[in-house]
Amino acid sequence: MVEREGPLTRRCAPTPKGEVKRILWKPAIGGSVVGDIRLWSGRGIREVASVLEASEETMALRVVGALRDDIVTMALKPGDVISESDIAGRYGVSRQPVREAFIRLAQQGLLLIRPKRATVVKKISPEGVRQSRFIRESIEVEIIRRVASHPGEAKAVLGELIAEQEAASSADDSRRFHTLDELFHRTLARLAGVEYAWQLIDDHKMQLDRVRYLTLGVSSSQVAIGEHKAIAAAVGAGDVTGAEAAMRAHLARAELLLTQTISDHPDYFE
Amino acid sequence: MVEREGPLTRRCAPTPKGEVKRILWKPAIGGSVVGDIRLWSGRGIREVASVLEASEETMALRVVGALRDDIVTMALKPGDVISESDIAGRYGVSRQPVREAFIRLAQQGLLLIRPKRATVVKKISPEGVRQSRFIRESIEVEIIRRVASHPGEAKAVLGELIAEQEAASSADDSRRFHTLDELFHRTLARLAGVEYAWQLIDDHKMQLDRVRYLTLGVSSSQVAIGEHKAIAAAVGAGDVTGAEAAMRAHLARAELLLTQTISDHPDYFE
DNA sequence: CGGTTACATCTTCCATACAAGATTGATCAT
DNA sequence: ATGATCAATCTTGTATGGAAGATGTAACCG
Repeated sequence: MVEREGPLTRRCAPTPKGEVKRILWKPAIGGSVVGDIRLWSGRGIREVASVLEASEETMALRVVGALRDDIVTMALKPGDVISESDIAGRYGVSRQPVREAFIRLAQQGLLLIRPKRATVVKKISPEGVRQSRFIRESIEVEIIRRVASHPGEAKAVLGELIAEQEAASSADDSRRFHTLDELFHRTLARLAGVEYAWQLIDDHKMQLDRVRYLTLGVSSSQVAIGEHKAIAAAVGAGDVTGAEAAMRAHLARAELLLTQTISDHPDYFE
Repeated sequence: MVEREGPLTRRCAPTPKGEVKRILWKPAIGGSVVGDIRLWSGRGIREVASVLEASEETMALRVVGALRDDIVTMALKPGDVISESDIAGRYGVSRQPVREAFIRLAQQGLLLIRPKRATVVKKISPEGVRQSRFIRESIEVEIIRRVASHPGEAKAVLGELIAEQEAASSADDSRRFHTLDELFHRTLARLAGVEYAWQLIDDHKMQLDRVRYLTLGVSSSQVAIGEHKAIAAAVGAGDVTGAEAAMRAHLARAELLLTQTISDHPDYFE
């Protein structure tokens, strides 16, 4: 969903002040300490790794990106209490852009704003995760039907991705495996001609990503690769019902991971 | 997606100031002129019917509700230019809550914020509508499968809704018919146990609602009722594949309405 | 007459000050 | 000891002023 767009005019050359401003901003937002680790007192003392990158975006959007990364990667844990002043001081900006970032993240289901009280990182709702997965499963099944009906280049493309996944699995690079896994499903959406729809459900997918981050290294990537192979094989053979069944089986395994994750980290769930 | 929650404490009795504040606010936000029509100069002079209702919500959320109604009902038309100052003066609040409302509506795809330039009511994207419908179709097909597999009370409940729809159609009450149509699909979601998932896709549904509002009175409600009857019959008979086919046919008819609407109102689409 | 520049005037963005509800903890009365 | 009350101090919500970019218009120069 395109929410903002860039300048339209090309009449005026970029003002020379632009550079000056960027230089002024850099120290203010910590551009010189990228990768550094700062202490930050919330309700307790905790380490947070991410900092804002200097860019042309507005401050508010930069804060959104930084906080979302921290939340999805569990640097900010479900239940953590934050405040506009905390984050504002943390990034050297005023409360205003931070407040707008909170609003955006609350709409995406990552924060819970308790008016006049506080803002907390939302705990993960098992029911919400299941229903988000229901949405995803519904769409992916529909996608796999379309692709299996008209395989085209699908077989070659998917085979290539699976090979890369096997390489990542052998190298024990779970982060890269995660990225490739996501790319596998996104590619299916593109092959079905509904990549835009995939972006529409990105918000809900973040909930699933938080769970998946907790299971990094736990999930047996070999099993996932085998399931991907089954899907690709059925798609290549034009076997619609077979592809659908394989996809459902692939997604069903996530339920097991969820229940296991809940028992491992009960504090992170409602 | 629950974004906010109410107070938790019950230790302190409600402050008596609460009532005073509500009374003070009423005239400021036009509670005494509900239903009235005011002139409002945007880029031209135009009539806008909705006003803010006095309630316990924050100003920002009230502005969100009022603007969303205006947009979905086409009181604010796609392409209309608005500004924080306009709306702020319109509702007698400062720019701050209006700005926050803009951010929320932009995330829901109803507004397009062009930084430092202006904010416009987003034009309807035909491709976005089609992909939103793809999402909806995927989920509804999955829902209808579940319900048809375990009909239970479905037959009686759906039959009741169809009867009400016939009454509304006879009375030529297209608004009520629209409401009942939505209730029909929402009820199916409830019967499948995924009502929460239905709420998750509400944001995308608003795009479809804008199109549907343009077709009010155009759509032949008799046809829709017949399709609903076919769906309910297949569900009652436990005919999974039949119910799925009937649902697909029901949703496919919307494509015809969309193309017709685009040719009727080309200015409202990208 | 064509093309550039400067300026007035929009817009959104950010900073700051203040308002008001909510929480906590101390104080005081019983 | 127990319970109510109040005040200090958190929080988010709102108002307002100003900064910076974008746009349109008029003046200016070739």
